[in-house]
Amino acid sequence: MSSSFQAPKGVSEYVPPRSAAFLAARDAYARAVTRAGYGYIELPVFEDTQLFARGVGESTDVVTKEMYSLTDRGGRSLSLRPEFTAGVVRAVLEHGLHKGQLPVKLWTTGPAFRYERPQSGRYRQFYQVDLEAIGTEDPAVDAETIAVAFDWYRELGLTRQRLLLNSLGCRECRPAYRALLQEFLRGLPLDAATQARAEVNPLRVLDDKRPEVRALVADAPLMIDHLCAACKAHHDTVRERLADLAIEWVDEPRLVRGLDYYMRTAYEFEHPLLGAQSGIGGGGRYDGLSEDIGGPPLPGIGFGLGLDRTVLAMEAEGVAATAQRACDVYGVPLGEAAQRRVFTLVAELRRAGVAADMAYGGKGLKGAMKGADRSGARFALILGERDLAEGVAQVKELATGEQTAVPLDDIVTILKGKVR
RNA sequence: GUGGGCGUAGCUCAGUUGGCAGAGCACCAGGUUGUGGUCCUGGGUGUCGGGGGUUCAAGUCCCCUCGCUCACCCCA
Repeated sequence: MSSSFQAPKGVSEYVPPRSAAFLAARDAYARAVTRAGYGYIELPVFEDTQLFARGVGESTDVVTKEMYSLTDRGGRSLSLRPEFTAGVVRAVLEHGLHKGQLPVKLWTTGPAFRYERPQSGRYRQFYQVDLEAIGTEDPAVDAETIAVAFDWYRELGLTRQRLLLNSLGCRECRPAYRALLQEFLRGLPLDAATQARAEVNPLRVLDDKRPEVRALVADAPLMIDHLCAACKAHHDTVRERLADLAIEWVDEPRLVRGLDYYMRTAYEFEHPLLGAQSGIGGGGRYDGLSEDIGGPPLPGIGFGLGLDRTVLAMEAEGVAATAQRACDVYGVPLGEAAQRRVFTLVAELRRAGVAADMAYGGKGLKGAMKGADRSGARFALILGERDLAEGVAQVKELATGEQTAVPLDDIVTILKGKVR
């Protein structure tokens, strides 16, 4: 052990060279959503605990046992965000964004927190990229969110992800179906925990991954067969729009998302190379969420995609970006006076738009040249007392070994021309 | 929350029936007091995760604990 401290249990951290893929993925996401007309929103990492309780749902595992909650010095109960959507909707309402043109299209990214047992691809602090389109029921927007996610995956070089699609019904048709399902489940020999879940949130029982439970619910009634006319029309249009974009999906009538606010469209992106935590992202429609948290009726659709899992998927597919040292020129000073001159030359090169670095720590020539080599720079800028006296520096092209003396006053101009 | 596997150098790992902590890579220095990659020489850089116990002696055996990991559950 190298220090008496370790990172808290279960957090994800990225250090070079792996961090390059993380950053590349996040940058690519910003480009993809910006192209699609989504504006950036920066949110607090913690919110009033009640926002999540009422938004995400009192009965969900996320709220009942996975939140990092604390009481601040003012006696307020705050919780680290376990997901993004509730906070985005809260901010939209608070700033009145929904009073302008609709839909309000927003994106954000950052860490979220859930107290769970860590596992491959599952962390207590994990990262998501998020997208929300608020203020329209238009099913084309449902399809747009999926298309944006796919464009991002494609830009990252991922090819193996699958889209699972379902409709969870709405306030009109779900209650009747829910009662029907509940009745069915009560007749099954389920274990106590599952039986309890059947009472609180029967749809989630359908999503159980245990084979014995799967077998029991094989003949359960499905929401998709009990959608009201409006929900069915909505769902059909979403599917039609996806087909228009040549986006492939798998109808998964048992797909149920773990957060209470989802209604109508629900979807999940799955990657086959990730083991148990194969869901790399998920989203859906949350037309009742605004009202749940005390706002006006305001439909919405959005997703959260796991950055950690996306990076794992990139690594699994062998398309993860590797750290690239963006260095054009590397300064190699010999002696104190030269070090001082190289230090300013490097700064001037940077100001001129040339990526530059130099050897620090009074390294010998050999060590400094080694640093030049490892930096990936095209040119080494070598300066010793002898050069200094002559008013020149040695510019060495590292690939060829070719070296020329260049007047100090021309260094920046000449190197700027060479690296272009 | 429940179960399985694993913790030895920066990394990947070896370490016999308990007997002086090792290898490869990486790193540092030198060969060359002004020239990198290749090569040669030298250097181990360590709380064997932590604590306790057994023993003449523990990396090795026992207990506890922390962490990592895989699966259940849940989900990103």
